[in-house]
Amino acid sequence: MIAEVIVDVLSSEVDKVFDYKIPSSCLNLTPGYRVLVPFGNRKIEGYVMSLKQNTDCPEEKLKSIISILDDKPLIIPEMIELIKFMKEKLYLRIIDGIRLIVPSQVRNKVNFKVERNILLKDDKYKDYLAKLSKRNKNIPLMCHFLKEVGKCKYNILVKKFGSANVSQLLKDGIVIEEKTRVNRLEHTDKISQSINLTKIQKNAVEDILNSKDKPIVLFGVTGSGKTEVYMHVIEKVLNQGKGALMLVPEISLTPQMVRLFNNRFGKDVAVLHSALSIGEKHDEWLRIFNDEAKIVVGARSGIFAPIKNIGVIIIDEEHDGSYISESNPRFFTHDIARFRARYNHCPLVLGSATPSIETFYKTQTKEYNLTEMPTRVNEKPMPKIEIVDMCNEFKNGNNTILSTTLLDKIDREIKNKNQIILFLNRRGFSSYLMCRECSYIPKCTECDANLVYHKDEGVLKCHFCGKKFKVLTKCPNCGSDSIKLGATGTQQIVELISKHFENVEIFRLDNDSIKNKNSYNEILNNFGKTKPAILVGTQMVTKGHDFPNVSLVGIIDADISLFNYSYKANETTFQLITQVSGRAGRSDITGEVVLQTYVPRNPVYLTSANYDYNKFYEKEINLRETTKFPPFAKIVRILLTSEDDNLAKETTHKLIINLKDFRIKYKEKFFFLEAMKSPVNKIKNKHRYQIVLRFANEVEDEVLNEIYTLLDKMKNNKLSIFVEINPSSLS
DNA sequence: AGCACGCCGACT
DNA sequence: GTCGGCGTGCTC
Repeated sequence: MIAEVIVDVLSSEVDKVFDYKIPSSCLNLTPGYRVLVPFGNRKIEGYVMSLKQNTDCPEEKLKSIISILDDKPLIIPEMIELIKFMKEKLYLRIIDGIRLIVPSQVRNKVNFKVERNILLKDDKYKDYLAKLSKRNKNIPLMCHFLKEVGKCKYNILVKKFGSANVSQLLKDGIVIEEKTRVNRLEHTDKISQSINLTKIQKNAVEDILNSKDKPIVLFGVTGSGKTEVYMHVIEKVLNQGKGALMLVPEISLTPQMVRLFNNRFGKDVAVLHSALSIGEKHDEWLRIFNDEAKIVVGARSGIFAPIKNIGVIIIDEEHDGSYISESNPRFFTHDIARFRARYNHCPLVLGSATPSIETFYKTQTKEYNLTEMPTRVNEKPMPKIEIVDMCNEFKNGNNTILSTTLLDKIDREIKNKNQIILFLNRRGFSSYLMCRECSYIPKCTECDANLVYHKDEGVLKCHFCGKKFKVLTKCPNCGSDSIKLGATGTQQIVELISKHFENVEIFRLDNDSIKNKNSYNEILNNFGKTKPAILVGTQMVTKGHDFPNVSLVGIIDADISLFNYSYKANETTFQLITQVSGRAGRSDITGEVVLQTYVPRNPVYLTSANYDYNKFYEKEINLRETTKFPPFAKIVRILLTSEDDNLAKETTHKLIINLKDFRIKYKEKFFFLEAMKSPVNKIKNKHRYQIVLRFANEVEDEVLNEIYTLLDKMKNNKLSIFVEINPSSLS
């Protein structure tokens, strides 16, 4: 027999199967096993993709597998199929697929944590104690203690009774040591029962369980009780002996969320997200791999969890941008989820209060099923959203970023001892500094980006590479000391607010205020405990938490995301407003939202202020259809980056000449082609050029294949090329 | 990606 | 003379 092996080398050159003879010591070999193979003059790891009888490889080149590295294949059959699918569809290298599926902690043999426990061997200790010198008090104490508690951790016992005594008892065979594997991540036992569902929720559960042939969109307003629906579905599936996979955006995967699932499903739950330590990830992955956990709650990459026999896959907050992997290898979680749902013949649930336009469109064309939950569980109305025209504020003499309406309401809610959330999608103190005399703006030396002023750290920071620079007091260009501040960020809001409301506690939640994953929770916990209090933050304040005392939400500059250069700008703005508004009025206090904008008549604001998703969808889908944007077209962005500016530029030129033929070949199915310097034309000293194409869905496979073959020829170790489909940003 | 082979410059 | 620079080519 011959094994087809993919070697664990991260290079396109060797990303193909190599044939190896299977020695008699490896006869039980099946696809998915990790093996050690001779490769050139070294020994490396590889993965068996398939077995076959014959090979075209000349006999003198053919070598034998050295050994099998694990007692079970690390890649389950489903994942081998998935890897093939990803290579084909997403143009991923096979080895990249393998590395997504077998996490590095497992490949690099992180060990299990072992706990040493000490327990009495039997009752012989009584005779032993009788013969013992009366001078030693600790040994009898230890024996009686162990008799009482059964067993005790080695470390604790040593601390209590001294290591010499513990060793003596071990040596004399009175106590024995027991080593047990412990999980680094603790899982509580199941403690809560499922609660009764409303009629609407019951319907949703039914619809989901009956939707095995198509993905189903669960369109439920915020507060409609989607999580409870998920948990019921998972319960049903579990009772059939199947597993469940539930994905949430990274930012919503808070301890609150984990606890909720832990309480309901106990040790059946495994958690996977980027904030886990290496050891924790290793343990959780193996618990799933060994069928000890049947439910996975995870962020994006949780979609690759090795659950067998999946009964349901849930993607919560389906519209969230974090489901698109931005770094290599790039994949879209929904694509992987659809593959796995098809393979397991199970429902795929796409849940959201604001489904992405592309997803909702598929419910209209019947490619997806749809189930709706249009009302909140507590029957409370959604918080009222008041649009404040900032142009009017300016005309009335207020040139600050906080409207009088918002300030008045903050004041009122502070007096009511309630909590307030202020959302501003811009971190730092001000977005740039500028010399008033000569309009010099400090820029990063490594990137094509303005430096952001961070007052609390006293530095200018580049938000693309993280590099820090000294703050300007004098313009290096003309010597003037008159420096103007750019657009306001979260830090400045905190400063402004604290001037207005001196005795109120203010918390800030953004990328800069969280030093580690714990501080994120700390800030939210402390905010939760304080009344009155104000929480100022970026995207992070919009999801994953539930504070009953929040009565007011202020959206300080809604226009930031609206004027983002992307065809998705409208929908992300709508989603953001709905999301953050849902933070107010979660209990019996009525919530209220103030939305500040310079374009109050914009349809996105008018529809979102009424929570009218359907109307927004109608407008947006018409716009997309007439302008030929997704879902009515595919956008492909090819990004070329290199430290060598000329190389990147010349390759872009070469590429565009080749691509121009598409216009002739595909005629009216080809809408748009443009090459340019990327809007941010340098990041970390790498020059960036991009080509953007737009074409009809029908020719997608053909066009992409041609693009990929073209790019293969231009690949170079000095030049990276990334392909992005329907990019959410062109920066 | 790694590693060997191979062909030219500046050293004890 | 040879030590070592990194260009090219191959890995079942």
